[in-house]
Amino acid sequence: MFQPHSWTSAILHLDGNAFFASIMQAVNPRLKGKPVVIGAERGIATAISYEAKVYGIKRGMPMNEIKKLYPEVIVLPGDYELFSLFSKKMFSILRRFSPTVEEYSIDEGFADLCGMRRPLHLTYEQIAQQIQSQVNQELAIPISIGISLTKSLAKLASDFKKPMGITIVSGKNIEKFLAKIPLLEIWGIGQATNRYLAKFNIKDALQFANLPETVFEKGSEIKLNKPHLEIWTELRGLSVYKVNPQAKNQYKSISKTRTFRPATNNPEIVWAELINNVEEAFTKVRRYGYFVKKMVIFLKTQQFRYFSAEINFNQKQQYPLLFRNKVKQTFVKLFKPSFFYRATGCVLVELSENNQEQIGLFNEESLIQPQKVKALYQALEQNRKIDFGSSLWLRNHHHAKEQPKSKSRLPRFNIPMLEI
DNA sequence: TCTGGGGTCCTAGGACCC
DNA sequence: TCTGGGGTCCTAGGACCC
Repeated sequence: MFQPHSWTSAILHLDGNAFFASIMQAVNPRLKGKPVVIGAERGIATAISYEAKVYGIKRGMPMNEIKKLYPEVIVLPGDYELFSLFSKKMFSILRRFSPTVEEYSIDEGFADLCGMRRPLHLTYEQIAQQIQSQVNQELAIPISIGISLTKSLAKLASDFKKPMGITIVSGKNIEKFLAKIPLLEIWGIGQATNRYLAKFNIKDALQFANLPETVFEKGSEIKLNKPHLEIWTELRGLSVYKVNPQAKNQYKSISKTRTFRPATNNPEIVWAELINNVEEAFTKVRRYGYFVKKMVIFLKTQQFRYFSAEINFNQKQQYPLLFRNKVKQTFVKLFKPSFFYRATGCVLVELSENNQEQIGLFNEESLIQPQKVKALYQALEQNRKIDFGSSLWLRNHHHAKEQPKSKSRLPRFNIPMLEI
């Protein structure tokens, strides 16, 4: 018996069931009751309606496979502005019941319900019922809700019954509840930990929560880390993760990667792919008004091996044309013709917002006039027909040659869709 | 599973220093 | 050099999430 027996804290987790697919069905009556899969524009399934889940279609499944195996399934591209609108509305309904709401992602969130029963004149169960029915009436989408003492427990609870489930786990029911939960379902426990703990015969959430605290000490036979300790504490009904109502508007990193087929050892293709990713990552950088101090570029081989290198800038950067040669040199060192590559990418880190534009005198940057480059990029962003050399090359050769019939290829330098 | 894309956080171990 | 015992900082890579 490790858990509190009263509501020392009360956290609600809300989950939009098959969110994107449900929204498409809500706005298009002809899709109701039909198997719908969203993600046509990405080539993989990002949301699967309950009718389509019956077929065994899982998140991340390639679209062409889905179309081949289940021709009756309706495959649609995502309408992210619409999804975003539904998300906003969903969270505004949640805020009718608590001022402390965390928008964890576009389709799920937490609310701190502590102290809300009295002012609302409602039990926790009634609060959940009202949220669910209001979302259902106003948005015509299903949601499931979990309420418990901690975020981790609430998330497990909302997952317990879907779609349109309500699961309340009070302190005295925690053990009974955890006994039904496989280890892998716990938020923060993935394949690696699941496999590792299976060796010690720990297979469900209750067994994990019942481990003695000594397993988190140094010399313990079972080696667990800090996040595991936090999860363990949360499962025992002691809140570690607080509901964070602050809107997240800052990035710590911005990345861009793209897989191409077939894999190739042609340096020109790989380079064109890489520099195109860099350009697109920096487009996002400029959109958010960031400056970049450091960049990691990587090449991914056919065998899923990564080769990466770091590029540190003397000045904070916003425009790739200013350091293109540096990237090229790093790429040349990284590229080995003996490997076939399937993807390239870049990760931009050490982002800042303050602008201290200083132009060095003796570096690559000074050879090109920064003001002109800036103007060029601004023109580019207004007129998407202008393009740079390598990206042009990519369009004219790579795709034309290797994907001759790809009809719905999106034009480069479109404004990217809202990301989730 | 013939395996996408964009993020965050943590840690082991190397580099360097006293 | 048949090398002690710390401390701090940094990076690569793993693990996990949606």
